[in-house]
Amino acid sequence: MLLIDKMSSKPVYEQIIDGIERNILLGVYLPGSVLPSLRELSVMLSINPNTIQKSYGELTRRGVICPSPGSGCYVAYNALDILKARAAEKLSEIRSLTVELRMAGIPKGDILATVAEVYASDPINPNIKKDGGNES
Amino acid sequence: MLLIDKMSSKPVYEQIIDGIERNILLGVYLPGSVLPSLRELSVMLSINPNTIQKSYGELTRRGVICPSPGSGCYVAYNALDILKARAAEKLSEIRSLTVELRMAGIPKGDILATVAEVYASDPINPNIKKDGGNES
DNA sequence: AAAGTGTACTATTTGAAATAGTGCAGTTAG
DNA sequence: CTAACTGCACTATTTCAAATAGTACACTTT
Repeated sequence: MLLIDKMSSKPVYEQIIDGIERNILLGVYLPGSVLPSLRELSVMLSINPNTIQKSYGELTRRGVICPSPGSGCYVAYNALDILKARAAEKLSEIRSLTVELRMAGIPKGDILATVAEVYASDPINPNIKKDGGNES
Repeated sequence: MLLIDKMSSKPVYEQIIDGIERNILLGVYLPGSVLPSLRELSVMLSINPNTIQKSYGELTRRGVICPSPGSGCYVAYNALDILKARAAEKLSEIRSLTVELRMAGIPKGDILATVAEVYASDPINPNIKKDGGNES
């Protein structure tokens, strides 16, 4: 289920967005399936319905979910494609961080090793290292 | 000089911190040299002195600058070491982003290429590509 | 018809960020 | 010494995003 940390510096509505997108990527929420209703999720997370609505509204704007007034909110059939496209844009964030690290004199190998380590770890629990993995 | 975007979502006091730390890393502000005074910088940037004070206070807490009441604020002699150590911690941010990208199915090669590209670019102006560079 | 759904409002509260202003202790230059 | 500068510590106020609270409406499902 979604874990919300009300003490986090990240706004609650963003945590909800991240959590739902993450569950979609992980296959917990399948395209075409229905999401918890606003009021339902509101009770489950003990969060004001309007906050959930704000998250659902943003997810709708992104095309990740398709609301059907009177019926519910459904995971868009192309949600995976949209999320993957958005993820690809995060390469620019990695670029910015890399620029900072290089400016501070961090060796390129340190970053490459970090990236490789993530891709070599277990897909579900990144703490478990895999013995020997293939490329990509 | 420091460029401040008051319309940015990033707080002004953080922009000042980033700008000063950047200038130290670039060698614009040398260790042991004096920084602009609170009121001086306040006038230069058209920003309230208290906002500058907040930035200087955080930089002091980080050990990057050493205030000498009555005299001025000086760049710490070990400022470079501190900044490099902090930069190394940003590897965890790259790790988090990498986890997201892998979850979305982005190939490892895409990230490695992005990192390599940054390290191959010009140190001052990252838009200019270098012809052939060595490792590290 | 009743219950549940998304949606659209307005009002209020809370907290961070920023501004504004004053005063104090220490250092420096004249 | 003194005047001007420095960092520093306050308090008060403003501004804005985030979140809460509550209501109402149109639509779909059962």
